[in-house]
Amino acid sequence: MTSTHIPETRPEPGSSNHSTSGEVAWQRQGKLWSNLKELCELLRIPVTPSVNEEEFLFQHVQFKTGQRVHTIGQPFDTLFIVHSGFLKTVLIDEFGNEQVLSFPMKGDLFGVDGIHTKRYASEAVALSNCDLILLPFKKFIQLGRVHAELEHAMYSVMSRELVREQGMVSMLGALSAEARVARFLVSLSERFAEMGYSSKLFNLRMTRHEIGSYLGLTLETVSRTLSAFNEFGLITVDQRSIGIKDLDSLRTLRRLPPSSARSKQASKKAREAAALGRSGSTDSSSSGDLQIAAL
Amino acid sequence: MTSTHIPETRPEPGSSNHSTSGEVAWQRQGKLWSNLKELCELLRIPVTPSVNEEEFLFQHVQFKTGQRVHTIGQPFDTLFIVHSGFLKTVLIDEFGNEQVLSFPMKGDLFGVDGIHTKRYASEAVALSNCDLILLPFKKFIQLGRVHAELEHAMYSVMSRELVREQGMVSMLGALSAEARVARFLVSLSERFAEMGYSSKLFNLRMTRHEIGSYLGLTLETVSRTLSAFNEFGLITVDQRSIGIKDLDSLRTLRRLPPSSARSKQASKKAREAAALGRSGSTDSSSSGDLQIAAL
DNA sequence: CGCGAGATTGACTCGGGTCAATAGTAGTGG
DNA sequence: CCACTACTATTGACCCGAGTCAATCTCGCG
Repeated sequence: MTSTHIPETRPEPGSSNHSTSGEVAWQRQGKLWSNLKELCELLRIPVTPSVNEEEFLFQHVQFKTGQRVHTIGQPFDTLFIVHSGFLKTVLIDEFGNEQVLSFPMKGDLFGVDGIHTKRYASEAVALSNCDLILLPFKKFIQLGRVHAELEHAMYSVMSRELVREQGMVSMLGALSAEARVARFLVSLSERFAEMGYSSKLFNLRMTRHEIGSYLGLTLETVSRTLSAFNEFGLITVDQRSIGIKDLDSLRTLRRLPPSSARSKQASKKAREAAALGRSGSTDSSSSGDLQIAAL
Repeated sequence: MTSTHIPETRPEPGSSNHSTSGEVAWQRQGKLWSNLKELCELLRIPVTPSVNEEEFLFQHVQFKTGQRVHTIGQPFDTLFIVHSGFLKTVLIDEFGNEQVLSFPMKGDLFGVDGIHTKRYASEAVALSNCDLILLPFKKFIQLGRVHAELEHAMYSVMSRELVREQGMVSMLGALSAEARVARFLVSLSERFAEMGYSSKLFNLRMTRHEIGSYLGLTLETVSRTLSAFNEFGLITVDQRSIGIKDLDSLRTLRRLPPSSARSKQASKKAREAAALGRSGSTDSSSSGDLQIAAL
């Protein structure tokens, strides 16, 4: 992949560069440097009191919508922390199909997958204008030797990421399409809340296709599922704008009752009633006490 | 049968220890120790020349088939490295269903998911008698401060694990049942080769149910797929015993990528070309090509 | 204002999950 | 040694969830 037609990769932050080609120059609306303390707060790890020193400053870099932060195979040397904006990280398979791995947003760290092979294993693309903090790996290692807590924090963040991916694996391996979309909405909602935005009404920064790729579904299924949630009053949808109406149901949802669309036969209509939520089913192997939504 | 030439994990030297599943008791009858060098070799990371010192010794612990190494929620304090034997790590969802996350074997590190929350996020169970090396996290941290390479190695191993999980996510999100099983067999084969065992004939250490859980499939589908591979001459199956007959085909076996992402023509062309990638290698004596994967 | 990317919906298909019956295997104890 | 039990694996029948194909519809943007 390594598309050659994409001119910009990492912009030169120090210079007020003018864009080549038709690109507009970097906007410097945001701050350019962060100290260690800000960095820790952003990562949601215990702040180290002793390191208020201004000696360590971390450079910011801005990316515009659609720009690549790094590509697959590119030599690894720095980690990135999202200060503002939204991105996606993707894997590209042998046929050029994208597989979305994550949607980094404020406070998230990415680029970690490059440590092992010294080359980034994934590609990061800005879904909106972004302000990122550069964390040169070498520099970070040195820092870790001075401030032990930092080192530990790094382990912690990587461990957190590992756990997150475990959750993804679990979700992809076990949940229905509806449950995946529901969880996705819930986690987005929580994320927005953490960032100080509304958890009840927000705009998706990604396309249906990207959501589907992330959740292991097709864009059509994502779209249909959102529409179904809308019909059931769980959410409101209008293109990219999502309104959360029933967070609890979304949280516990496993399967939706069949739509009133097809009245094939009344064989199993017992599911009319709230087949949402509900917990307590013991084990899937045990024969079916219910195939009602609850599972 | 044919358990013959498959190296068994070290037999327990006449221990009468009876394991009741569910307990987290480690027995230490064959107390062995490894030094740092052995440990690095095991983890497949560059050996640090300067640390031949015998000062740092790491304890071994034996677990018998079925025993739990750690459980979910248990306070975290040590990492584990597999010296011999086979295990599984599982997540347990809110309904008690198991989700297999990995099958650690020789040279693998696990327990890392406990770092972040200070409690293990998964459960590790021995699938055979195992010999594990304990790596107390505190001790490791201290070591890292003395030997910088170690610290870097740790980042590397964690990064490797992260990349592995990315691969899992990608697989679960995009590949067909057949492709998943095929990949699983290939990676097992490679793993056995690395460990010095036969890559062509080996015994599965896990049940169909566990394989299915790992791959996001049901045990029936796993069984059926193995039978299908057998019929096509790709492998031989007899219960737990697997013989690899056509590694190349297994490697390239795939099925339509669900997301017709990217260029429409590219994917269209892909499905024509890429079906079963039988490279005219050795043996393939069997008649014409089957069209398994064909789209 | 038209163009193209994204989103929505419908109709059809089928991969793989579910249920169920059967058989091979291992461990236990008489 | 065999009987008894529990677990694991294999197969078949059935069918539903979600992928595929395709026809609009909407919206933002040059």
